Amino acid sequence: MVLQKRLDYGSSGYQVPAMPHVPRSARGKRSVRKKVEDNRMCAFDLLATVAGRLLSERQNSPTPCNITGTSNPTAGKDIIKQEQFENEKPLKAEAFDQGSCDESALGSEIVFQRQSGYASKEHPQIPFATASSPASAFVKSDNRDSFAGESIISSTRAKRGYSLGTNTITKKCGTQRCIPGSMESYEYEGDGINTPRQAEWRISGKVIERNAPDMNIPEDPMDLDAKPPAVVSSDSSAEVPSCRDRVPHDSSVPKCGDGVEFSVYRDDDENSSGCTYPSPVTTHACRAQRIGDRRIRKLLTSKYWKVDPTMSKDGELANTDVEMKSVFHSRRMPCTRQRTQRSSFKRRKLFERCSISASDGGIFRDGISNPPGKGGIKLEASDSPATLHGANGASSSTTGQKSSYESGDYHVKLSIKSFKVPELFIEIPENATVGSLKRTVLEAVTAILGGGLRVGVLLQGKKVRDDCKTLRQAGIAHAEKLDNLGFTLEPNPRQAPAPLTSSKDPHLLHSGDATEPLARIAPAKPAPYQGAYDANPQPVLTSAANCPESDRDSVQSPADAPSLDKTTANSRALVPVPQMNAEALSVVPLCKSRRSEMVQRRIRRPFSVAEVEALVQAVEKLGTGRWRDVKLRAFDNAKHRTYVDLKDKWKTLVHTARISPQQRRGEPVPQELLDRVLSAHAYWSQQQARLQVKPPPAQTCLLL
DNA sequence: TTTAGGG
DNA sequence: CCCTAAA
Repeated sequence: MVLQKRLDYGSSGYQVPAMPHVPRSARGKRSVRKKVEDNRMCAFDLLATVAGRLLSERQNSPTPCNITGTSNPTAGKDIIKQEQFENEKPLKAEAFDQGSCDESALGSEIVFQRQSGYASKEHPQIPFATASSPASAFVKSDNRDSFAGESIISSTRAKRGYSLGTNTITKKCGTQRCIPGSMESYEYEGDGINTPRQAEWRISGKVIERNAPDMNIPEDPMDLDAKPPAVVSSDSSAEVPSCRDRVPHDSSVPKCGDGVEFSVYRDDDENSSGCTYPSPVTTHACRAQRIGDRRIRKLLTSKYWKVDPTMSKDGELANTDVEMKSVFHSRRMPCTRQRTQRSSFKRRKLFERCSISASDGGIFRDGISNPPGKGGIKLEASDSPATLHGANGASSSTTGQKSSYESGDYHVKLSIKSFKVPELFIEIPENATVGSLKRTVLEAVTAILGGGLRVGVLLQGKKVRDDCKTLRQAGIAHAEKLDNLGFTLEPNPRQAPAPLTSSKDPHLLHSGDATEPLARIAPAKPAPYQGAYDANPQPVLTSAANCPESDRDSVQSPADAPSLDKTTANSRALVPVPQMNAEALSVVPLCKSRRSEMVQRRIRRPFSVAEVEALVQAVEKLGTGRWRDVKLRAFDNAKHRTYVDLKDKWKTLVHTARISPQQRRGEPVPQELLDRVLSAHAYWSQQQARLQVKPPPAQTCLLL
């Protein structure tokens, strides 16, 4: 239980990476939305963040090492929410972004492993029920002291009733911004580590054959299971001393790194509590989100999707990184209006064999960060199929920080062997092409990683390179072979995301074209990154947990929506899933799928008689043409009803009232109401006409 | 952001 | 419900 608790990053910190959908009508703050646009995430980010988090967790924990073990794969609670943070200093951000996310530097690999256990037992027909598989992380330290943490990257619902990141909340700590995991504090270490190495991600996936799953899945009971953590193991069980003990509490050091902003996407909508889905990553990833701000949508579509000429025809989309519109449901627009949830992770590259070190400043709790260079976390990936595993040398080290700093050996090394990503459900026609399969998988994966990757398909260990083959032709169509089906995540050299290519960063230029092959940059010292680091000498981040946590709490508000509304919202929360899922996943024609992902149509929510009544009443009072007022007056709590909706409804009501009852469809509206509609409509039309006609007559009179 | 209208 | 031009 302790494990569970400690691993429960839930809504507090890690957030699921940007999703390829942008919610519409989300009424988030502009600032938030803006952030959304810039969000990028890559495995690197996550790795680093997780590492930071783990360390942080460990330090906060009285029993740092008790994380070892295996956790229930379905423990959806252990969710790594993608941390969102953004650098307010453009230049710095740029550098950072470029440095870590450079396309060429990316080399993570995701291996999909067929795992049969998770979903099937409890919900054989509901594969999604197990959507969350563990993403465990191993933290291994050179110093014997180690700890391991496990978390789950999952898009499944958080236990606490959060929908993952439906909304964005920027949390500021005073004037300083916080970065969870203190990405910016990471620095590369020398010897053997300064070369970015592969960070390996393992995705356990199960290929579920045909038949769309029933999306109406109850919360996965398995979430409650307290299975031991699967992968987490540590090299040593030695307990690591809490870093904070060794870290000088310098009051001058801000709790949150300067210039670092930590934003967490979260649902700030009305308290609908449970608009979360147990759906798999894929579902989330592919489900379109809506955003209230159309500009965003436009921006997304045009700026990223449409503009992307580099997109390879086989679908190695670059787009993914772009608009990962989150799939999470917004509370405000209960389950139908989803908000953009882009990772605020700047899109960074995954490095092949990525080794990075992070300054310890980012991981100490209480927001106390150390000056750069004092310590670091080194992330290094290994080939072994473990989970994120790492050791914490620095933390455990009793060496004084000062000496460490000077000697430079005060490092925490995190070795991330693999990440497990929630189970992905993929449904794809037998005659679909391998390329489309790749794209489908990619879309799901991209949702997690933030893009910049392409997916490779392995069949019985061999790469299937021909994207034009059908699955049948490739031999992927048969169940028995599915066991041997694997997917890999590869850097996608073909295209660097627009944001990345724009290089104002000298480092980047120095390194070469961002679109260049990995080899060019990977081996080199991550200059961009370094640059970013340099640019931000101030202590960075820290209380990754604190900020979000508090934020979360503060944001939660009691339900104020009418029960009716809530009920419908909740009950419908799950409705869209199946469609979306199917739609998003059965991507054969790329364009089509993309479109569907992008512009997700809101779920249809017929007006109830009660709503109609309220509408009629309001209109009778306010008249037509004042839809905003009508909205405020009668539907203020119905977040999913926009004034446009009300206007539309009125329009249809008028129409309905004019047609014969036989022609009417849907829930019958009492004739009495319809009569009122007609009379009100007539009245206000007349009023409107009067107002319009009045002036002219007056003028004519004058003229005459 | 709202309104108004066509789709 | 969506999309948009206009205001």
